[in-house]
Amino acid sequence: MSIEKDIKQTSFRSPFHRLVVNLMYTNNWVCDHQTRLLKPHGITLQQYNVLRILRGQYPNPVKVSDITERMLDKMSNASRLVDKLVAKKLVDRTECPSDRRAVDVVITQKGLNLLKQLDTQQWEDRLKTLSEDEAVQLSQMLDKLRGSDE
Amino acid sequence: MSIEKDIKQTSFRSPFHRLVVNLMYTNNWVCDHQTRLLKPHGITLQQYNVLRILRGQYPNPVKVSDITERMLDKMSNASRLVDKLVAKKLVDRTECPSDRRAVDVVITQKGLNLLKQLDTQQWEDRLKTLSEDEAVQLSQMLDKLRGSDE
DNA sequence: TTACATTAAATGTAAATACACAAATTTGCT
DNA sequence: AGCAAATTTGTGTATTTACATTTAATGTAA
Repeated sequence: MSIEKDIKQTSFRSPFHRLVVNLMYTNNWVCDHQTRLLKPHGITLQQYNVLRILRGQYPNPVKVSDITERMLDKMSNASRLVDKLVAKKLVDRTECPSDRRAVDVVITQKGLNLLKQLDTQQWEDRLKTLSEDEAVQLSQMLDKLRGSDE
Repeated sequence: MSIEKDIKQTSFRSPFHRLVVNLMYTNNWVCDHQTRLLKPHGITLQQYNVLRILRGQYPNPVKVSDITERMLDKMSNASRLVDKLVAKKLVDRTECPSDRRAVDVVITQKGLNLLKQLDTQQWEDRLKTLSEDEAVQLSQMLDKLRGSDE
């Protein structure tokens, strides 16, 4: 049953059709959980993801174009997204010395603290219906699905 | 490598973290493909999904509230989404006889024709990097991830 | 150096979305 | 019946998104 039950559909045309629907449904399930956790902290899921990209490179700066590239859901406008984070003082934006077209973005201490706080929320525990091995395996199958498993 | 390569991230905190990122990334990969296929036909992914819900019940009507329930990404406003489909004459909207608060929505012949046309595009072939068995297995693991595998 | 293409970021805009709320109808309770 | 609560859809509004365009800086080649 599972999805069939959740979305009250009884049949799919093929296992591939069911998989696509399931993928969207599950993604949404995860995003909902995350969004709900982030809301009290005043940031959106996309902003959260940007902050994590910046933390990954800290203390090195990341250019707006790099952020766009690395975003999971490539959004049309990293510029305005960074605006919001600057306004919240979660990141600093400075002109890149070596290329004045570019903009260096760095996460602030306040931003790092926020992430730290969110880390401890351990929302990923909700995924512990899977064993660690299963998580690895599922991830690998997603890679294979996209044809980038080599 | 795979996602690590795609989003230029070299490490994840845990298999669960990697899984969540992979899920979002893969979902986006799929949505992009679909959106690109639908665009020439003048409908969005959400509209497409609504049409398929309606086809699943055809020729029975579906209420707006049912659509909201069954949507993969529950949107805040099925009402306006149906508006768009009515404007394109892909669905009919009539007042429900037994409950005048409710609205019955039915897909039109034009809508059915459009879906038929899209069916033949077989975009799901792009997922054929997986065998049918693997698609079944992957789908089951997604069910388990959400804890609705019983 | 000048001309022209390319790149990076920002902006204008129309459309879509989230969220709160309003209006109409039905349901349930006494 | 009468009235409060719940249900269903629609609307108002601020935010976000997609997409095209603009501005500024850099690269390249004559």
